[in-house]
Amino acid sequence: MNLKQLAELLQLSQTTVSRALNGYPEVAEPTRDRVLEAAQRHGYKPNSNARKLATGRAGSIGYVLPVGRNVDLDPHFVEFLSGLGEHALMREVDLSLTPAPRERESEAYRRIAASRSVDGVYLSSMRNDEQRIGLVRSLGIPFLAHGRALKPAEGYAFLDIDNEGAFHDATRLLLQLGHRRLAFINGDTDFTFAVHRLNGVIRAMTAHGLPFESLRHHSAAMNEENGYRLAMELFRDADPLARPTGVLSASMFSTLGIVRAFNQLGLRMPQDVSIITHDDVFPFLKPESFSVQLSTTRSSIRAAGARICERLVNIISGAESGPVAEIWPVELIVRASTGPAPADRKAGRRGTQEAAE
Amino acid sequence: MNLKQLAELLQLSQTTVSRALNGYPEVAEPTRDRVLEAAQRHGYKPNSNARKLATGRAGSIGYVLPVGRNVDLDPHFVEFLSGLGEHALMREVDLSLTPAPRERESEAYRRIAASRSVDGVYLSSMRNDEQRIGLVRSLGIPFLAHGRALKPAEGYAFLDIDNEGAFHDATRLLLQLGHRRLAFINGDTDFTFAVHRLNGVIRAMTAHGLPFESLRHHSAAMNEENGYRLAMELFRDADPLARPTGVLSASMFSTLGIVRAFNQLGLRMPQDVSIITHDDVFPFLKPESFSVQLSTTRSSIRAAGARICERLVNIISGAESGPVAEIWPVELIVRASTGPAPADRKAGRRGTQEAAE
DNA sequence: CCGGTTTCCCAAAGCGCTTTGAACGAACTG
DNA sequence: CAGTTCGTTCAAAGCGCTTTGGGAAACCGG
Repeated sequence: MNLKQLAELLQLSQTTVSRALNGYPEVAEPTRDRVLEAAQRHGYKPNSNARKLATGRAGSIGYVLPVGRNVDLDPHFVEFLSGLGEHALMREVDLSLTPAPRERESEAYRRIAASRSVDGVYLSSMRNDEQRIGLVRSLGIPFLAHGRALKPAEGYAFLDIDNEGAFHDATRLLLQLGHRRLAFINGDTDFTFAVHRLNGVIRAMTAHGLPFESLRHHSAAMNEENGYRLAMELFRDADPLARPTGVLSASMFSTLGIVRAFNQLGLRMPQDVSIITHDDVFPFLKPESFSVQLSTTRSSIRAAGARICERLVNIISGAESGPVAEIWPVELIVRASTGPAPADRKAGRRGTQEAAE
Repeated sequence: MNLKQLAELLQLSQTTVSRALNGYPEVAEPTRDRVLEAAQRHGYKPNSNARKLATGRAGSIGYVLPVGRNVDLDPHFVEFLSGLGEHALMREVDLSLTPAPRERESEAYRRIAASRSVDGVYLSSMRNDEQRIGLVRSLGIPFLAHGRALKPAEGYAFLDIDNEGAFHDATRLLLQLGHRRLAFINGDTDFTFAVHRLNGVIRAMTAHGLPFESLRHHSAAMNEENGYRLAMELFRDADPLARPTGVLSASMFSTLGIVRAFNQLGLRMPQDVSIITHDDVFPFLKPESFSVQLSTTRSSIRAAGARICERLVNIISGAESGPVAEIWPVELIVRASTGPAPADRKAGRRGTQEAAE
């Protein structure tokens, strides 16, 4: 059943039927009702390809999906996608994923642009040496970034969370609790979010008069394995008086490994070491589900996905214009994994200091 | 730059240019080279919507993405998608996700069919009361199922792993190690994979003369939380002589929670309890990453994704026809979490029995 | 040298939709 | 009542591609 047949059936022109269906005002109500009813009854659905060709609109938003041996589509992405999907449904837009390895990324965007298969794209996992913003802009594809490049001066629309503020606040809390030897098991600092987080940590330390050189900072992909490995490196053979007492972790997955290392080494939270983790709010892995409930900085990546879809649709339709920067605050939630820094019992000067407290 | 312009530029007809580009034989080699070169140089890419309209082919495969408050797009799906994406890239097809809540699922398939926006769909997470196979077949959409319905008689193409065999083998191993009190923390038995797994467990038990009523079976979504909760239920207040000594777990996520419960309750693996987990091969959560390395049944869900894409493309192109059933064997890999059943020291009759061994 | 193939290319007809521009009563206005 | 406006409908022209059905040259064997 196509438009022509439906029009014939109704003894109307294709024009009128099309307009009735698409809600144009210049069609009489009784006519519209007749058309709608007939379309419903015969299960007429416009051919999306024909519509796309005629309108030039694609009715879908695109994403270049990183694939390849070393790129793991991680759980963060799923959660994000899930939020995006929820909103996409409401707006009746589809998601089109174009898989591409990193080295052929720009080719993928060019293909998307040239073939006009989507109305807009979202960019995520912003890197320090981000090329895509310039690229998609020059290709004329409407876009919205999740996260932001290092230089915010460029003027493009984005949604980001306040990574810098979150880790500043978390660090400040550890410092207020008396921790002086801090470690930060960060994500890959090729990505800007990790850089922002590091900046937050450093800002808090500086404000407390702590040299940032004293921070034990490690940057690696956020997973169980790396969390375990790095925690072992930091704590296994360390002098109890020199090892960190406060740990910041960039992800629940890293923390999974960190906690495993702590268990193995017999380190207790929060007596021996405090930890604050960033929580992206995974429904399948919650901070309350750890043997010692985790203190976290929390921001739902799923909510971000929904919001991004909403804004991207607006950008495409022209309802949003201009380089709107949206930065979400992050909550710091204190649970059981943070506590006062342990007293350095064997230390002389420090010991007296603490006795005075 | 469109076909018309390119043709004009080359002083050729659109027909010839189109044919040259699409590799039809009836165009002279020198002409083809000229066309190819010009297309390359001017960055010509055919408009995908126009092509789709003209050919009736969509160049993409579809998936109805479950969304909604209670549906968590889980990590299994991401891994699967990742594999699918890898292969999709090679074949230059896109993935089109249509988000839909469960109650509007069939509507989504109808929309897909009517709008002709994809060439084929894959179905996953097969349920016991699976409706989709009949639906998509009646809609005339080529499809491939990941997993299978309960009654295999229906005759449709699918790819599945040997869930029944995997859990049979795992159970048999536990029985051979002397375990008699078994627990199975299964996935949601609304899904057929969980039913198949249960069948495997029961078959092994029956073969060993064990009544399947003695199995402590629990069915729930596979995540950390449920794993923890169910393990606590099973072990917290249980008489050490009555509690299970062998546990089967349907997913690494469940096991994450189970292990947490064990730690909390002071149960050691494998001295107090043995566990075998199904491993879908997540790059971010490995059985080797547990404090006690996990024995697993292993099958890469990512590889399945790639294979499904490959087959679906073949089905669409007509290279594969007929209801091909492909069932992958599953490896049983023994690591440190399995060992002989603990001796029931305090038991009288049993004690003598075991002394005789 | 001529009828019949081959080889290479073209004009034009769609694919199913949207949208422009015009037509035609009916309803207003002065 | 002529002139204008409004409301409703339609025919036809695209959107950019593929594909059908030729047709003109070049090639072939007899």
